Amino acid sequence: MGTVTGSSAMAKPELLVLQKQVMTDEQIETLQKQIRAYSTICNQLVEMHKAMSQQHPSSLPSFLMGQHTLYDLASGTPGFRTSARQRWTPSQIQLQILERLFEQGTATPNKQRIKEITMELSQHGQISETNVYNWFQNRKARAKRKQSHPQKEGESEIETDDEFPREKKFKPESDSNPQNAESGHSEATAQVLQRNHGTIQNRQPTADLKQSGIQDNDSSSLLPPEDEMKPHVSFGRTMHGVSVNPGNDFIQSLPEFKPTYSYNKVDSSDDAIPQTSDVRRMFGYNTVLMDSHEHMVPTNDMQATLHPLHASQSYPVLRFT
Amino acid sequence: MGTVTGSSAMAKPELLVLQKQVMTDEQIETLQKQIRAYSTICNQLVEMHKAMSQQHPSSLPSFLMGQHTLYDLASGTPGFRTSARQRWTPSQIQLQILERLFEQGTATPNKQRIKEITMELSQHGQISETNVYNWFQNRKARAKRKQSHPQKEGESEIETDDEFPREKKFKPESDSNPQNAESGHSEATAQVLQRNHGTIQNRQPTADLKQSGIQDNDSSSLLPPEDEMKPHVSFGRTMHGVSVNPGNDFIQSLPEFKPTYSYNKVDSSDDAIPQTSDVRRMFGYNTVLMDSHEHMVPTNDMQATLHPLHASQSYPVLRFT
DNA sequence: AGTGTATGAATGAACG
DNA sequence: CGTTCATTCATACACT
Repeated sequence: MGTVTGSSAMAKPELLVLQKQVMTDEQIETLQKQIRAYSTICNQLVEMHKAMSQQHPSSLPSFLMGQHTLYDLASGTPGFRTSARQRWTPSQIQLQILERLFEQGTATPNKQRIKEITMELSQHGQISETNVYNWFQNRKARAKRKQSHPQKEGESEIETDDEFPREKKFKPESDSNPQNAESGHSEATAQVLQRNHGTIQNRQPTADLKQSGIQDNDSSSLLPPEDEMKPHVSFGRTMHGVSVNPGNDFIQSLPEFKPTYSYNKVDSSDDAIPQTSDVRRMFGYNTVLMDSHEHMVPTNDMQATLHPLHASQSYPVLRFT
Repeated sequence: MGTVTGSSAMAKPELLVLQKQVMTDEQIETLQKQIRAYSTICNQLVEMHKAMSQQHPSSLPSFLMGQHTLYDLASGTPGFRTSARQRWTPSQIQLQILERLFEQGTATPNKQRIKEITMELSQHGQISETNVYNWFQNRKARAKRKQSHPQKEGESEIETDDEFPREKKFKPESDSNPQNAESGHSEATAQVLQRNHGTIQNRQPTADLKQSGIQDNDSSSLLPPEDEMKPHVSFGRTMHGVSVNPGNDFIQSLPEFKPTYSYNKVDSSDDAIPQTSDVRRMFGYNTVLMDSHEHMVPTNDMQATLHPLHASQSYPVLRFT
């Protein structure tokens, strides 16, 4: 169906307020959808956020690590836990063999050797070359550290035989320096919100949000506290008309997104925002931006736009449901 | 959220439910506010999230993270300094940018290029040229090694054989060729699909993306941390009919996808595949799976399905262009 | 159920 | 450049 009927032609919220202030079923439904979409996005962001604050920002793969909870977004599907990655655990036999090899001096096997070892060990359980590689790497590193740092434990030597002593290692204890934000940006809002950061750690941010009035889907009360929300965002939003493809029921249209400047570095050549944008992060997954030609704004694998957006343009945000 | 017509905060439902579905100005305004509020919340969450990912995970006034550079002010405070030496940790944004550059073919940037990149990245956090240099070196080296070793780990088999060895059920795979010494895995199909590592070096991804089919999903260089650890499932791909939304011109329909079981860990309760699936990896970005209700299969931030798929169902694959 | 620890894996930096 | 080291992350498990 027509996708977004007329990009900007949609014009203001007036659409909602036709001359007679009447809303048709369709329009109401559209609005509901839109709200629902937002609700979902909020939830998703929350999940994402939760996941992020629970582990290190640096480890991206973490995505489905958070584990916690059953996602329950729109899909009412009772959450199965999304099983996250499991790590390889050597079997006793494998361990013994590895230890023996290590003792024998096979400190750092070369590629070929690793292949052989892997081959051998695969007979005793699932294993990969990488596992073997890592094992030796770790084994060596830890043996070394242990020796140099003989904590109270009078660790004598490395192994003595096929026995692998439970080595005691103490963790230097990382200094978890809290924030020291230094958000090199101009986002004021971020700062404010960040205060929660510390406490969110082991909490259900969801709850917080819910208090704000955000309920998901079925919730019957849908009015979040409007007034206390003050947008400090650097990205200007424009709430244009709703314009949903009437015929397509798995695409929802969200307000348009109009990027505006706020970064320090201005590439005077044009009005392009110097950085690319992470669509997913901004609007949730399953969303895409469209350009003036009604084409999807190309994004990379991480859903970051491949090219900077232009401040002078508006980008309809679509969401697939 | 039925709501609008429901007994929500909305004043009198009756008003809305008149046979003509009329909304008063107030109501409309209320709705708009609500939407706006959601929008704001989303934005704030986004900002918050963004800010978080920017901080250095492990702390320390990041300003002296710049690595062995001029920032030796540290020496200014002799006694202390302990071992505060920290290694650079790219922020999410930086990482994305780096990955993108890498993808685009910037394999080994020359000095000048590194300077530029560093400049650019410095907007998103502390960084030095050395960091950039190292990053590319490592990235390349690892990408290379990766392709050489078929690291297909993933199984953890606890299989401690000290006790009654928990019979590990190596369920014979469905249809792949049963003989696979090295790749004792079944996800053959998935492998094939992602095994496209084309090393797209030196290209204009811009154009590519728009035209490319699924195959632009290289496996070796994307998804930073997303190395292996495949799901324990095998994916059989079936070419069913195509169907779906003829009217929409920015959605392409691809063959259906039918997940099938592989081995171990079967939650007997149903036919759900125990693990979630990474849609992006399987079919490329900008693709989604639909369920039997024509709804998008929900995925998380990394586009991994939130819930296990069901072996008994087929999932139409859609792609946005 | 939390809490600590051993250890597999990831990755920045350095070495030859 | 290919390897190796060092450090950190995240998780499986044991303990209590």
